[in-house]
Amino acid sequence: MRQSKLFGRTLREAPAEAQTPGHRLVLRAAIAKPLAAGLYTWLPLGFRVAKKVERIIRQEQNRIGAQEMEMPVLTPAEPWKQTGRWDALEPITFRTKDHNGREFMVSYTHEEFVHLHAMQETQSYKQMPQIVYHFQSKGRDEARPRAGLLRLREFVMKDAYSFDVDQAGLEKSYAAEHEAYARTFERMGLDAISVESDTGAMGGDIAHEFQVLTEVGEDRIAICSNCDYRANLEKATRYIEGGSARADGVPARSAIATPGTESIEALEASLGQPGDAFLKTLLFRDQSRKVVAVVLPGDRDVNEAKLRKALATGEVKFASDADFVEAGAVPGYIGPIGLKTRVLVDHGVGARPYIAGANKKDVHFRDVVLGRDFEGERVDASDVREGDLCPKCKVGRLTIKRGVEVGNIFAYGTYYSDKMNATFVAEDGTRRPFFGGSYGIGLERAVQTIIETHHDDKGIVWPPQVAPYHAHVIALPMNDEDVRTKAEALVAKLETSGVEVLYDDRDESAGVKFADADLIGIPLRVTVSKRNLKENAVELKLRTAAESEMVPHGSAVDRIAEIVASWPR
RNA sequence: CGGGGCGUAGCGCAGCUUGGUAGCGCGCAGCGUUCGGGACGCUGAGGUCGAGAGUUCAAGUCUCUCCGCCCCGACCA
Repeated sequence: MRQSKLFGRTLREAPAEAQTPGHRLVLRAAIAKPLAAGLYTWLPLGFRVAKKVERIIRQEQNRIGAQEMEMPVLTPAEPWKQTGRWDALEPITFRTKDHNGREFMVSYTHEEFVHLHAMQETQSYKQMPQIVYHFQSKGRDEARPRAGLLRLREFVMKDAYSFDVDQAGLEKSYAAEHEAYARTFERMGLDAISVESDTGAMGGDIAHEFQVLTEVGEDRIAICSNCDYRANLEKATRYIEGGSARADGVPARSAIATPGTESIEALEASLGQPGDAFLKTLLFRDQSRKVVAVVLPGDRDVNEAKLRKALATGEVKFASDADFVEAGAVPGYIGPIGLKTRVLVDHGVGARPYIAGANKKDVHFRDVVLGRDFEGERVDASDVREGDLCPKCKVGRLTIKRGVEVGNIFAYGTYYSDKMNATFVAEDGTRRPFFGGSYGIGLERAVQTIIETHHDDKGIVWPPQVAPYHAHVIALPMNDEDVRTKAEALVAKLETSGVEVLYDDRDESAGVKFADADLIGIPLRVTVSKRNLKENAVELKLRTAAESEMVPHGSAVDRIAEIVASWPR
């Protein structure tokens, strides 16, 4: 490919909108360009990368026996309504109608439709297990697209779906996908770790996310310093030391005057006690508008994802003033004693005396003890934080890092087949629901994450397996007849021997060409110049290397082909 | 959705406070010189100043409304 004809120009300065290093490079190196918020066009260089990433994913899916197919982007409303997701997904999906008024959704995922197909194509237990997958555009009207290709409103997802006869079969398929994912990310140069994740509104038990740890990530991951425990903060728990504290012999609770102290911080200051000496009580409303109180240690924050799960609701909101009145609570002085609502008590609240609001203005109680002074359902509804004890090994400390979710796998079991009555004939002749799982990888996000984690201050440093080209041939200067002839002959020979070449045939200065080569980040730079040809040599330089290698002009093709062949594919 | 910031040439920005000929750098086109780390000279093209309404003799600049883009948070397989 002649660079003078390349559709896509490099930029010396990045557009102001680009904030993360990777986003700036996507724009500067002509990988992709925005059309609107969260809607990007792949330029030719980026498209080649996308196709290579896609190829790796495809090979690893095929390796575990998954079969590629393709379902439409536009999907009819009925199956969505059947599973309840037509309404649930309303805020974040694109919809349209045809000329007869029939409703469609730009697909968010394809569980509903792959189940419809499975019912038709897979009628007997003899045909299972099955895994099918496709690469297809997904539409999500994200409130906040960000960081270039990291969070888009339209993107290509590889989504795979497994169908098994029972839970044991599902777990096998799940394990196969888990291994395929580990290989897939490793092959594309992503250092992804598998973490436990929340299963969200879809229920189900087993779910993992593949996270790449980087500062640009949107998720927060708790990681044990000692064992292999890793979990998304939405799901992470902690080990709580118990037993030592005793509530026996605690004097009866007594009121203390606390005028004007309406926050834990204010109480800490005026009473000289640490945050965990207090109980924090928060009022929420769930989706069905029921008010619920959550009692936490004063130094902990509520974790909304866990709270939603505990309440089995899709949404929680902070309660209104009217809710406070109804609950018999006073803002700023709320406590668990005497509340006229359902009360949840976080598992971090121990068997010891606390200071808590008295539900009376300017008054708190001291020596409030769970089980004696108030009761509540025990739940885990608080955030973990740095330094908490690992729930698995109980000795390691948790650290929290940011991560990008490049893929996830999810065993949802019969969630969809139950709602859709999707069944097969089992060995005993009865009809049984499919046990399913879904497995997704976001293509654009994977590319963006590769760039975020593979660059230096000069530009992208592509892992060879996904680089847009293998070699970047630079002719210098372009107006030298001998240089041009030899460079073009070299390019032609390389291409015949299967090396993918970007040929910088532009009449630009050496500085511009080298700077662009560093920016675009093709793994091997090949310089054919007047200076080198005087020595009858060609210069080879790996993007990752500081030093270059001079090879005789006559053996350049073989040497380059040898280097390229040594790279992982 | 809450909070904040920004919209002036393809990109980066100044001009707005105090209304009066729309500018700079990069890039782009032509010619010439140069040719191993973002060269130089000359010439040139390129603007509904995000949109609409208003105030004014006069609006990039002041007022109002709307739109777009970015960041933090919330939300989101």
